[in-house]
Amino acid sequence: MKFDYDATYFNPTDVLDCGQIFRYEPFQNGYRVFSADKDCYVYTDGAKTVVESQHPDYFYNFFDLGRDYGEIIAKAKSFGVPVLSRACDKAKGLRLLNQNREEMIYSFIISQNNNIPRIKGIISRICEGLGQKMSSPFGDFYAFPASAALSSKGPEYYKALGAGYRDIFLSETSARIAQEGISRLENLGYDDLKRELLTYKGIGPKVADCICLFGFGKRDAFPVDTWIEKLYREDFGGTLTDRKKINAYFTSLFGGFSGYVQQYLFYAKRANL
DNA sequence: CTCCAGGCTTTAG
DNA sequence: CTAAAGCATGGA
Repeated sequence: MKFDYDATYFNPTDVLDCGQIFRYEPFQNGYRVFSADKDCYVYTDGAKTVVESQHPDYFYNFFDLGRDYGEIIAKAKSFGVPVLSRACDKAKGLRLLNQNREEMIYSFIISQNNNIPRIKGIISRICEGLGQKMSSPFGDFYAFPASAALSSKGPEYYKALGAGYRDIFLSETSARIAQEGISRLENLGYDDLKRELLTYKGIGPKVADCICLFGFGKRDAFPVDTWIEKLYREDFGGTLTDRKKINAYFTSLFGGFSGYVQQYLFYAKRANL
């Protein structure tokens, strides 16, 4: 099954290349995208971006297609921040993804003090090693492993896959979630959710914000990483060095649009747009 | 060789 | 409470 959407506000490259997802690959005329145990094929054909999948409803929500990003961009520009307005113009086709929660937890634990190509490699090897083998019209692939499967391995397993010192975080946090689930995290507001996430091994403020934003749809989260810190200094003339304070600066500025703004800024800065 | 990457935990003050 | 050391890995 397939459906399409105005390509102006849905550009697969913008959406996938902005650091919010680590499982996708070039495929035919576009990309193959993986989330949990599902996959889709997304490509742009003229004025439309097309999504083909066995799970259309899942990916409609995944790509946040119920939301009008023309309005989001208009709102972002209304803040009157030049660097942000330029970022919006260059990345009109960017959207925030609604991703699998547990996949976000492990993926962003791996992301800490790491670079995107290596993060992708580590996650890919974890899926091959522990994920269920799936088949789809686009070929076989491996699902992101359930917490039970992840918890079946100790730190040495993750170290052997190149996870480095994050090995213990993966084994400990997967053991905890395999045991108690994540129902305790559902239906919480941003502040409560972030506080809860900080109690897991390997989850600090930045990783928690990414999980809130990409896994739980908390648009008031504003992750501060090295790129945002650089942008804060170079493009906002900031002088603070404490990331907690930089986070507070941005969230008080952008409120409920913090998450969108952060993605436009992060993407533009990293891509040197 | 050093520096850096979507930082966190632990320890010291 | 804040500040800094230590941490695996691989690419530039």
